[in-house]
Amino acid sequence: MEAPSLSVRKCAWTEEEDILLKKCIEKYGLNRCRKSCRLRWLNYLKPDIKRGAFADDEVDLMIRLHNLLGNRWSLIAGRLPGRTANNVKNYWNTYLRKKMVKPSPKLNIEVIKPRPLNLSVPLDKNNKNNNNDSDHAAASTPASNSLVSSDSGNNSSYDFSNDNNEIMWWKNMLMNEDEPQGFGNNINHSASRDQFINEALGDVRTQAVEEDNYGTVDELFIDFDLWNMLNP
DNA sequence: AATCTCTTCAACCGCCTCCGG
DNA sequence: TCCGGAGGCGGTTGAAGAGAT
Repeated sequence: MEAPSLSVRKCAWTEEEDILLKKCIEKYGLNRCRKSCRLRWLNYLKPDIKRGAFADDEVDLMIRLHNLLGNRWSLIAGRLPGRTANNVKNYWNTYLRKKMVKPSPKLNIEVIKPRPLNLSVPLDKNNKNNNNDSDHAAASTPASNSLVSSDSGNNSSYDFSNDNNEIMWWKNMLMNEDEPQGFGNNINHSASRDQFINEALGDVRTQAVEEDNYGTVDELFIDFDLWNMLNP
């Protein structure tokens, strides 16, 4: 998710806001549906949107991310500051798609598939009996300091009140080799995990908590795979 | 100058997930 | 548990402009 540049309310609309919206539409005669308004704002009007040609490093990163993620434009755009998913998608379809050749089989890249936002079981036991569906399990951000199970009637949670617990959580997440299809198994093991984990934990513990940059484990693994690419 | 073809990119569409009632 | 509204996403379309003939 992109970090909003303005302070934006995300909760339900209040009566005052409804009135304000009505007034705006009455005053300016805006005849657009909510989706259209949203799209226009997100793709065009938002003040932090970067316009103009993509720089070489942006293109390079886009290609790497696309190798990694496939057509997950919003995730790719999230790594390209100021660029929108539509932007990235259009650029890819017009400039890059035709240029791209099949990736070298040596790379052995696997696309990270979408995952649900919440873990389905508590982490200390997730790795053996989890993941019934085809998607990867994922975690809520540790910034929340707890992981709540989405199992009905079983709201167990993982205790992050202690820093070491949080570190162990991430280590379990990243290092478990037995986990059937999520976490550690969809990533390239060519690099030193320990090194990555130590660095990533630093990032997670500072950025996730303070800036909420790692909204999902997905994003952490993207960084891990990028890190692998850059540290062969 | 007129017409055709190609390229670009904003906007639309349909689908999925989440959430609250 | 079900349902409807809202948010978000990727795929696709089509208008407008640029370039070629």
